[in-house]
Amino acid sequence: MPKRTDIHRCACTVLRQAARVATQHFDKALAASGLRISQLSVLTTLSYVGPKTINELAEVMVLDRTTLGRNLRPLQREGFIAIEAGKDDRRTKKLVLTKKGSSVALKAMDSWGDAQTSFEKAVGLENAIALSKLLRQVVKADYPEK
Amino acid sequence: MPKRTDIHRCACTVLRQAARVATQHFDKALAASGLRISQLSVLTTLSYVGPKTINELAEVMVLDRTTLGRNLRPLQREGFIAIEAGKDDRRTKKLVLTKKGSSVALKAMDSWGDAQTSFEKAVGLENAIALSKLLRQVVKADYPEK
DNA sequence: TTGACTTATGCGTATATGCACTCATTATGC
DNA sequence: GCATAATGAGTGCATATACGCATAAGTCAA
Repeated sequence: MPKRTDIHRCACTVLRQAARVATQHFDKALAASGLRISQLSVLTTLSYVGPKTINELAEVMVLDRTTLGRNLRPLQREGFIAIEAGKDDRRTKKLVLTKKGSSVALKAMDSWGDAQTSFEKAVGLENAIALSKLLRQVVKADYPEK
Repeated sequence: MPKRTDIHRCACTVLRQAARVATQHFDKALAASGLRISQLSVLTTLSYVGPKTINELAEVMVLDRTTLGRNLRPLQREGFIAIEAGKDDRRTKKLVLTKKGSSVALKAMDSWGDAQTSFEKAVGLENAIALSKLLRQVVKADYPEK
């Protein structure tokens, strides 16, 4: 079965495994806040970049726009974000962080800090720093179409 | 909003982003084979470790057992794996790679090799090697419960 | 102005992910 | 042997992910 090397060296599979492990670690730490890391990242990114359309925010977050669109649902339902119709362009929808959303995210950041610190402890601070750098390269790299 | 440092340095978020990017890269390369990287990893792991129960395979793959259970459905439907009742312990279900599954996986490995090579090219071979090593540490690390 | 093209978003479908709870079966203690 | 505990797997629920298609709205040229 193995060919080139075997799939245990698959960059993608180990990336997915690590993402699962990290997600569970962070989600557990965030549980009390009622937010998942995936949701907290939406709120904090929105806070950082300011009101944006779905397409714009999806681009920033390196996320498919249809995925982001659906991920917004729980956040809107809980009143953490508001979705306003675009003024100039009526096709667009402006995503705005509400006061409630800002407050919840701020509280969650305490737990996030704990999770980040314990992550850095678990894998080693130097390793965590090197890892983040490499991961940003993976995100930014160009993958030619065949 | 930002607290400790800001969430743009969140180890988990960048991990998830990179996993998404890599998954799309590999899934595109594998499209012709009809398999996704998530599915190919099940088949190759099963091929490597031999017949296993759901719990056992889930453990090896660092995947929740209920997730694996559901992920098996398409593979079973397509006849790539067979699920046999356990002989000794009737609670268990042995997962077996079929000839068809083995054949499909073997073909897909060509495309996987292309994807892996182009990934290594995109991020740099040295970086890819260092990254895999770090990711394995993330997977294996111990994350104490608070 | 109107027709053609582009763009922003939604929806249908399918898979991926994991928690809480349940059921069936096995193991254990007495 | 039997009551109880432990274990393997399934289900319900909710969220995450992205592709293809559809729709609405803006842009631009003739």
